[in-house]
Amino acid sequence: MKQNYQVPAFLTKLWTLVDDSCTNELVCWSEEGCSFIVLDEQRFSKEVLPLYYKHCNMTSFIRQLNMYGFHKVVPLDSGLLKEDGRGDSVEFQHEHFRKDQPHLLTLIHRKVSVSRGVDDAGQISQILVEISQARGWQDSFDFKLMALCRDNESLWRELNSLQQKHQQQHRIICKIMQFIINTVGSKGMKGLKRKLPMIEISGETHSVPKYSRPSDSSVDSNLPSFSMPETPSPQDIPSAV
Amino acid sequence: MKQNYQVPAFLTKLWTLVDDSCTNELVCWSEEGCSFIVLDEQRFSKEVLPLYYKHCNMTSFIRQLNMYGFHKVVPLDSGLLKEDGRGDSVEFQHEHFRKDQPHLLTLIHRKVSVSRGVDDAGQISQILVEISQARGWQDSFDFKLMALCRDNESLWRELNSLQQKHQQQHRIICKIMQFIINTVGSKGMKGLKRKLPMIEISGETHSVPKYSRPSDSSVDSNLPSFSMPETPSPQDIPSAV
DNA sequence: GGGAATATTCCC
DNA sequence: GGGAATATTCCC
Repeated sequence: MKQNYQVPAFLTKLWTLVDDSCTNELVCWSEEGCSFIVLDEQRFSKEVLPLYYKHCNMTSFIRQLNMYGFHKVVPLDSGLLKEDGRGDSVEFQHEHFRKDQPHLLTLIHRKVSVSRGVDDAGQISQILVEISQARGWQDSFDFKLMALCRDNESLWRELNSLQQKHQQQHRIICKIMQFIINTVGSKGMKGLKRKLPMIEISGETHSVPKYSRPSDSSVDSNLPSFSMPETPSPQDIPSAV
Repeated sequence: MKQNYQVPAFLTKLWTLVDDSCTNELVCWSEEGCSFIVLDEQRFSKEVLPLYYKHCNMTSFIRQLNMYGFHKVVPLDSGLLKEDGRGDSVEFQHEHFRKDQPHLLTLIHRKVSVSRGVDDAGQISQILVEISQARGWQDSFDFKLMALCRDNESLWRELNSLQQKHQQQHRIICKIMQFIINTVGSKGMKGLKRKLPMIEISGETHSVPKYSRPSDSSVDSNLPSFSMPETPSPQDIPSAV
């Protein structure tokens, strides 16, 4: 038995068996035609089901109903014993399962197992895309970081070189001072002698730079503390007017 | 019909139907008992299959055989017309499907759809592992980057400080020069005057630092070019002994 | 021979 | 009511 459209066999068979007036005492439409009622589960499962499906189990039938989104209709007087002889009946309903409107069956869709199936493939491929993107960012990041490291490396070298030049210059200034004090001062320049002592001359205490780069301790931020000898301010030198 | 062990219904039914001597003219064991032969596909599918399964299609039967890892036995004289009346026969074999040894059935396992199910879980968990690793790398990266940034910051500060000290030193040297030339030179120190000209005196041309921090041009490695005024070496200065 | 959708069973 | 394994169908 084949179905014409995209409607699964279960649905067309269901509509057919509910609509079949020959089995109305076992299964039928509700009064409004918006649901169907199985009047006698026992006889229905043994006599009707095997005519349409490959089994005669009410549970398997209900499993399929749930797979297609049908719901059991809970009567208002549930829990009470019925007196109309329909105590064994169950009613099922689906928005698009209607008497006289079999074309609505195309709107009923079987549930796909949510955790697997089509959904997974999409999710996984999306995750893979995102991971690959992240790896790209990481790489460009790596590149920038390495560039920054090289930059820093050069900066430290320049700073070190400058530092040494500064030390040297300081020593020279000290020697000049010494020279002026010793040579010029001894020739009788009293005024100059008074003004120079505040210039620090002990340049040799700085011959070993207090600052040297930490021996490549990766990228820690233990910065060496500079303590450059203070050079006298220009005001300490006699104006050369 | 229930199976006792963990053996799927398909396998126990298969072994039973092959072993059943009542249907030997339609299906039977091979001579060695290591495979089974369907002698008449047409009659087998219509008469035997529905006795055990919910269908009478040879293709569905073969689909299940494949799902359990059975393989068609290709006879050596395949392609030739048979004369023993077995032209319609097919033979299937599985390592653990043997006559007189139904206990081996427990070793036969149904294939799980490779692209889904168990496999997916593995892929997903591997992806999660990779993501977690990446996050770890990123974190250590972040840490290093921040350290480097602090390091760099300090470098700039030190460099700036050194620069200022250098400027100041330079101004002092200029003043000393001026002082020597104006004061000492006018008092007749000819010898000194001859040795000093190589020292640059135009200190004011350096009042605006040639070097200044590039305005946060991210992380490029365009290092600023230092051009400090060269200071004369100590040998150029008369010893102050 | 096997992928994938639907169907049936089993189990929580 | 629904997850998951197995079974059946459909299709390549």
